[in-house]
Amino acid sequence: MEAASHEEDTLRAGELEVRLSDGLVLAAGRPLALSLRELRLLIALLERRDRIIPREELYRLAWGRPLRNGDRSVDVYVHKLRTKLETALPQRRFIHTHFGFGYRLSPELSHAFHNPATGP
Amino acid sequence: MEAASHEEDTLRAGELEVRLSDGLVLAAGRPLALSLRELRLLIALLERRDRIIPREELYRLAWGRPLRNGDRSVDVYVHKLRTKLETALPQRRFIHTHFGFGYRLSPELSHAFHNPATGP
DNA sequence: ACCGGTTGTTCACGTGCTTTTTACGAGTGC
DNA sequence: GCACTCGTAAAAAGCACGTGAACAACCGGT
Repeated sequence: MEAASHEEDTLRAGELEVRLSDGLVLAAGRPLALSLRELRLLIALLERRDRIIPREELYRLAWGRPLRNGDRSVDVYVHKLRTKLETALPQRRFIHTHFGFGYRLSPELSHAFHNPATGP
Repeated sequence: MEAASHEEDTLRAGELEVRLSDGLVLAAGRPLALSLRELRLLIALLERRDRIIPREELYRLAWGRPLRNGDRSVDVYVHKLRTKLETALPQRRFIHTHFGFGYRLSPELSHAFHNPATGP
């Protein structure tokens, strides 16, 4: 039951993969360059995937201190993460906003890929 | 024998599911985006499912203050909830009107899916 | 120590969503 | 028919979120 190499400390979602031991992030097999804050935020989201996480909790987990009133850092870094994830894996939407509640990470398919010919 | 994760703080009705812990709403497994008021109204209805709830009580539960005379907010938000629920789960009718008394939530099957050819 | 590039923080503005309120028409029961 | 209740759309105001950019702090290499 220990045949796997480093599977135990690896978080996955869709074709996204994060090795906690060395902090390596793979998107469909390719390395994805993230900054420290981006990585810690992504890990916080992955460890609670499919659940809504309030900003206060995300900030505590990724920054290690309580969120101050009016601080928008989480929004800014969610945006940075989204940009990189969308560039690396355009077919997925990972981070979902729950208005008034917080964010949720789930590897859902982008409902793009509509037929653009018969637009409105 | 209590291996389940967070089943205890989850309200269900038909294929509808509300996790009280994080406020996530699932309709047939898919996340359903609700606003804060919509969620609190839905929870109030679910906690008294199959019973008729007067507007005054629904307002107190979802808004946290007494209903003022002439306020139609409950009706407006019941309509918003109905719209979203019907979009997500067309085969069910959840919120039922009891004229002069209030609303009741029960996951009944829509007797739609009639043959539309022989309409009245 | 200097320089260039990267990262983290904060601010500002626009946009869209939420909530409240009003209005009017349709439905219901007497 | 009449009075009341409910469904629904929409205007108006407020607020949360998305986003770009400026600035400072940090870091490695020379």
